[in-house]
Amino acid sequence: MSPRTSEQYQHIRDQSRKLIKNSALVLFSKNGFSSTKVDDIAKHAKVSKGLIYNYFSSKDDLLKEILADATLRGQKVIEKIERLDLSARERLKYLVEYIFDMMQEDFEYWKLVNALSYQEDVLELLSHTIKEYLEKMISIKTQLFKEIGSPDPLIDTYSLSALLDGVFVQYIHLQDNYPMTQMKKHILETYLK
Amino acid sequence: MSPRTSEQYQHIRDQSRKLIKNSALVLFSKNGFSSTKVDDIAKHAKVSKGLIYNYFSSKDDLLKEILADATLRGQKVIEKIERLDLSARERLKYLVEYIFDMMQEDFEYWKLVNALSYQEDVLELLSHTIKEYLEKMISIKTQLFKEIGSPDPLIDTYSLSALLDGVFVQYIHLQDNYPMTQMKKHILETYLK
Amino acid sequence: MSPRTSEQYQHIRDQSRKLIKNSALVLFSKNGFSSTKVDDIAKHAKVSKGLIYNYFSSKDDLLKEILADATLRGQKVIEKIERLDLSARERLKYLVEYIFDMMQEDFEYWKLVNALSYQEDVLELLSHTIKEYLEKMISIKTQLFKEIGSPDPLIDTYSLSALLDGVFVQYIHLQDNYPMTQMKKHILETYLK
Amino acid sequence: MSPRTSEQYQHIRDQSRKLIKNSALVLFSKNGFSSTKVDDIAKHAKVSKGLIYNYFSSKDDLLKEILADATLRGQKVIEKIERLDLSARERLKYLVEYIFDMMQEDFEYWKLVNALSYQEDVLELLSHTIKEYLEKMISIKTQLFKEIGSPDPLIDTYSLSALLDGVFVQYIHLQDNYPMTQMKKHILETYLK
DNA sequence: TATGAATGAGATTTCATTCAT
DNA sequence: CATGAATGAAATCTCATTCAT
Repeated sequence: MSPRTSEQYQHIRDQSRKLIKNSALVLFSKNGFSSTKVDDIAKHAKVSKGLIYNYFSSKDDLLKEILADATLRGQKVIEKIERLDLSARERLKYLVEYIFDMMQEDFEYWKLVNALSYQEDVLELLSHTIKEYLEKMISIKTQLFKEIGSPDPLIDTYSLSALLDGVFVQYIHLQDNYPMTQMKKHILETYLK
Repeated sequence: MSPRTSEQYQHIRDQSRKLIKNSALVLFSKNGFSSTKVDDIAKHAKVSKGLIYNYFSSKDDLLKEILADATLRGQKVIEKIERLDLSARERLKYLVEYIFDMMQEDFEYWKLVNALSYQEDVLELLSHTIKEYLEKMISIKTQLFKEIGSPDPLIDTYSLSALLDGVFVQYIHLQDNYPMTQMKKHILETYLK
Repeated sequence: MSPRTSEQYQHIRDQSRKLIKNSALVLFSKNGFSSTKVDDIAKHAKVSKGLIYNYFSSKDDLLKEILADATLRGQKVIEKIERLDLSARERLKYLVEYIFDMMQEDFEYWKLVNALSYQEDVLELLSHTIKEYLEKMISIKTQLFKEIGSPDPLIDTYSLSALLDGVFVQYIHLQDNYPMTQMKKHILETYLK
Repeated sequence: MSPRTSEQYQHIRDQSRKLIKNSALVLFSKNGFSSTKVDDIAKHAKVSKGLIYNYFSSKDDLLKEILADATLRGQKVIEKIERLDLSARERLKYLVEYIFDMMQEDFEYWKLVNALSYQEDVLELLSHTIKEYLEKMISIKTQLFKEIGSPDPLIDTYSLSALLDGVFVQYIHLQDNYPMTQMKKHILETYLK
């Protein structure tokens, strides 16, 4: 066998990293961080335990990298909304729709972040970025509600946020049995009629 | 010295059990089940590690007993609502108020149950009773919405539930910074005007 | 209630000690020393754990006292045989019969001693007295075989001892299903015809 | 460096399992099951405590596997005897000789099995297979005694068995001081003249 | 790059013993 | 004399991490 080129190696590395992160994400999300053994991840990814430590310096590090990805996705939402050249009403609508899409597309991520967010000791890292993200979202929403002339923008913000959070929580538990599309429609009508 | 009476012994036992369960609840709720060490519980309860095993056969068992208590509280809510001799509107109002009260009074319990409810591997026990409880609540709410003439009782049920869940989730994160009373008022006005 | 006399106290003490030793004997013999918990003994004797420590300074001590009793019984056998004013043949016969009786009457004791005798670490105390007892028995038997004119007294001694030991071992395992009386008869006929 | 082949890994595993089982056997046999700590086994095998749990799910499991090995050896004896193309007298002789050999070669095993056989709580597993083995041996011996024309085959069986058991028991206690060869000769002469 | 056997720190659990009453 | 709740040292077991190949 001829030696592989460095591009090939890079490709293998990328694939392996991705594979491991994905397995870890699924298992962390399903069973929790502490309950998931490195062995479980290795088995799920059909990879040796040792390989995991080739790519990630520790189990904690693996979690951190996954969360960094999640954070990235969150930031993209914000950027997207802010760059949007639309009326406030349209942007609010877009935001709700976008959040619904994310709930479904990045389900594992948000489920994991959600689960972790209830544990004070798991990574201050997380709590910091999460707080930042949440505050940003609150201020964006409040601003939008102001612009569309809401009589109490803050309460509207909190209640829309609560509603969306609640929908996600219920979606986690009921998954395909949950009437997602109807709830989306209902929320859009209630807040943006 | 004659030994204590069996009532005295019973009392001591009850006290110790309670003490241990309480410490465990606080710590499980705060840091998660796996992250909480039996040692932590012992220290928090100012009791020896060994004593915990006098009263609970394992850490898992301790969790189960705490959850059994939580379940009991849930059942009480349902019973209370059903026994209520009020109009549908009044009962719905009472329900919302009751849930708000519980969120605050049994905060630790519900926070713990909430956190655990996202982990598939932690106790099918839980998932069973929780499912039962949720379904019962859904059916009660739907019935009430029907009675007060809602055009779409199911959607109203789901969205009220989502809202309440969302409020709780946000309350967990923000605690005293969260505008609970305003949210309560807002919800009552929105759904029961 | 009038205070008890010291005789009464002495009596109570003796009763309790006996009760505890008996329960311990039964359980040690049945399940082994290490596997028997002090709690088990207390329950079996229907007595509090604390009481056991009123009478015996430790679990080890309890075992020692039981073994001391067993030793006493062993010594009595030897004394009895030696004091016997009979022919060698009669004494040998008596010895065999006596051992058969003991196997059945003091079953628990010998079963316990037997079980313990295989564990090098359990009480050198035991190994010392046992060795002494065994050697004494060997020398007695050899002397008797000599007197009755055995061509090889030592081999006869060893093989009679082995036979008796073997009978006991099998009796332990089969208990009431073991043909004790027939074996006794057979042995007496074989060695003392 | 490329990883080892799966044959190499298998070999390593086999070696380690054997090493651990051997150390455990020696210590269980010498000091008893309960008195032997997993730490002791690890030290004796010059292996980490953790490795033991890589190969055996618990200390109990380790014991079970050792006993399974012992059972295997017992079965082999039976098979060997039954396949033997010899006269009854020769087979009986072979059996006795074989048992004497086993006592010495598999000393640790039989000593352990012997010690455990007196403890009701240690493994019903054992009691079952042991009973089966014993019954099989009894029936084989009885049949052989019948064939060589013994007047009372059952009593001969029981007394030969007792004698052999007794020899083993004494061999355990006296080991090299015990006149094994003479006893073997004596038994062969007594029962097979 | 990839493997999985091996380690060891730290977790859970057990149980003889103490002690207040 | 008697009780059983409480302790803590020592046992069993788990699992993230290392390492030889």
